[in-house]
Amino acid sequence: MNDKFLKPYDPKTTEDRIYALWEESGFFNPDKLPERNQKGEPFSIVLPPPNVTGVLHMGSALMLAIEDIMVRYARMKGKKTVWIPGTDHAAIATQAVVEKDIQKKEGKSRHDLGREELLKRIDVFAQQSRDTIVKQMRKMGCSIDWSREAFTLDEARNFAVRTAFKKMYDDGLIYRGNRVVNWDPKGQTTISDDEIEYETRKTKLYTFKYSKDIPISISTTRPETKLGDTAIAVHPDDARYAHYVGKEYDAVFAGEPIHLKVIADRSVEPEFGTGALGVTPAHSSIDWEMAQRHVLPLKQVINEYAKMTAGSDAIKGKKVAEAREAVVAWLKEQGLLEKEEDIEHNISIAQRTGGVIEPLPKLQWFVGVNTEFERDGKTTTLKTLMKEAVAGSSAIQVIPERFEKVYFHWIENLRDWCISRQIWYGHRVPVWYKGAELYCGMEAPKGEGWTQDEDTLDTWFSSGLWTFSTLGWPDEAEFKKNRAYHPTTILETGSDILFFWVARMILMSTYLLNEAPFKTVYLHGLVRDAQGRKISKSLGNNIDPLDMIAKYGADAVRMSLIVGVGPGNDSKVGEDKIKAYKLFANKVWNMTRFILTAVGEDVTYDPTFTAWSSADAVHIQRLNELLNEITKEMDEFKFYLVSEKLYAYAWHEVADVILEESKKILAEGSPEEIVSRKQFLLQCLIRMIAALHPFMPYVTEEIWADLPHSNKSDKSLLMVEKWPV
RNA sequence: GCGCGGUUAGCUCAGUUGGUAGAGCAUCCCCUUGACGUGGGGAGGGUCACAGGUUCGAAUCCUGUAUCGCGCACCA
Repeated sequence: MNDKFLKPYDPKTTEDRIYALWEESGFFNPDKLPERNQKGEPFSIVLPPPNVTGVLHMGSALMLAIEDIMVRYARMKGKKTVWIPGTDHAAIATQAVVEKDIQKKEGKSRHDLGREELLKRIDVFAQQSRDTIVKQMRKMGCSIDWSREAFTLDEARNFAVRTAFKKMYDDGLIYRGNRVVNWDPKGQTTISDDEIEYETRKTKLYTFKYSKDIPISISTTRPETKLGDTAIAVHPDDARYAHYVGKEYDAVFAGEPIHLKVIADRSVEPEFGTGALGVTPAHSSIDWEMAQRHVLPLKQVINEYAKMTAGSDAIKGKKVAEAREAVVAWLKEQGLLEKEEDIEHNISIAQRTGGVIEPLPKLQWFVGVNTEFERDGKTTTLKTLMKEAVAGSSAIQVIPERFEKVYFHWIENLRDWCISRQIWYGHRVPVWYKGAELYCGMEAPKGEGWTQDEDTLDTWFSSGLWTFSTLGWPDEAEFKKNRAYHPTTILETGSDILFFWVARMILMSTYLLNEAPFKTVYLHGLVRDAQGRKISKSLGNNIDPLDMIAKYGADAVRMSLIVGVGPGNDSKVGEDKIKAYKLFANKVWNMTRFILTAVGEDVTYDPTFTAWSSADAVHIQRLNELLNEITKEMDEFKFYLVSEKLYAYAWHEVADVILEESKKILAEGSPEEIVSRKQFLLQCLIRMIAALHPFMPYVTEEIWADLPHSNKSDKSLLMVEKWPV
């Protein structure tokens, strides 16, 4: 027996060495896998590219653990397995981080630096961040094919983005339109509907008349926007106001001349407030839609800095919050204010910057999700394609299934996707202008005087292409080589990015490739702290996976994240739990020591042994049953059950019962019983270690090196051994 | 408002197709220092949120209620 077993298992001196062995073997790369896998069916998975803004947190550790389990299991099952890594440029998030840093350290804004210099700085940051993330993923033991690493903003992915954009533009699915969009005054950019978070706050609902001459009272939480009103809307069946419909009024409201037309619209709720509302087409998307229906003029009174551009001197140039007070003061002074009530109200916040969203009319690029087009001889829309990909029998399977409902619900409410951003870091919109001319193409058009659109694309536009842009698309030769890997076998990611990413991948893939991006989606939940609180900077309750790995080993961290944590469910992790699995790794280590010692060097392992004693016949049957059971559960992605069962089997059946019983048999049993027991102990250990490998790759690989197994050779690694069914 | 999920031992959670309630941690007792930077054996502790229903039988299926969390919508 190797002397290493005389000491307790030490992940620190083991893990990096083992990882190096794996990498040297080349087995992370599907093309370098053994013969058996070359002939196996393909298994492919893309890594949800971590944002280059950050470092690894427990959530990413969970993701990596689940995915590595899937990948290692597939490899052991003999599949031609590839796991493709990469990072996400995370446009707004990254630019915001770097800008903030430069502002803090140098007191300079992005405009002081200029586009080119800022991009250079971000690239440096992104590269460093990428290196950190990659290092962390190695520490976790990820068996990922580094030779295929991609970046959502590299050359190849930019080519994919331009190709996708142009095709969608040519097909009329991407259009430029002037609409009220979500403007983030803090980030100085538009954002999509999904990048908004809502916060309930107490606010005041004011009821007032625009002037003494206008008979209808309206209610609003934002009096300052009323300077931009161009209509008063009432419900068509509301008898109180029927006789006003069609009438027009002029007034000077807080120093601003306004012209209002009374319209009837079914979207007005007669029960709310006075049953009449002021229509502000420029600063509310609902009102914008109403204005479209009634052909109302649009009047912008708030600018990109959330400051007023109209009104009296007390108002013009002021921030909206101050302007609100000024308008209310004016209303009181004029005796127009009728009521002031406290209400709870949702305000829209930009997810990345925390800025309060200001709806503004802007000329932006959109993906038309309801735009009809021809596909396979039928008229369809992107929305329909997205729906069909998950409905239907041959469709994408979502685990847990309940998220399908959430997905469909989201699609029902989906509006056109605003994809242009007024930031510099990202894929530039591949459109050029010359006067009134517009050109969309892969490269700048020939001739003088063309300038490229200043905007960049939503980061999710490029991540939407991820399953196939990482496989070479749209380069035909390159993509052909990898064609067997798409649709990818499975997508594993956090349930929180179902809409952002999963849905967008389905959109892009079904549209551009006419096939689903993956066959199965496995969603994991949020990792919380030991008390069940969300991990957040302000709480300071972040547990750094790297610290935990240093202390307890990657195997322990992986197990602690996996055991008992079903798909889609939030989980709690604390140091105690991690520690418990470090003890388990050591337990397995010691069981190995005991078995190897008890069996002795002179016994040859015989995998075909069948002359079991009556006691061992029971044990071997149980082992077979267990392995069959967990294999089925592995195929059903029930890793939380398998890990728990293996833990319980190893510790409480093998160690507590079988090993204790063996002491007596080996000392006092008949020769037949002793031979049988020794063969059983070896077989049990070998198969148990193999089954544990996807979960605890390091300790099992380290033990494997000293086990008597069938194809013993220097290159024999557990990671490519057969799954022990 | 609509939808989704949770509610099981002090804590964290399992409970696969309905068949006498489980694990880990914690607590208490006993044993163990020749596999185990300890380990083993045992004990206490739950009207499975509540109320109905289906069934020979319900933690499990159905209906409703409460409560917590989340998503979406509304947000004048």
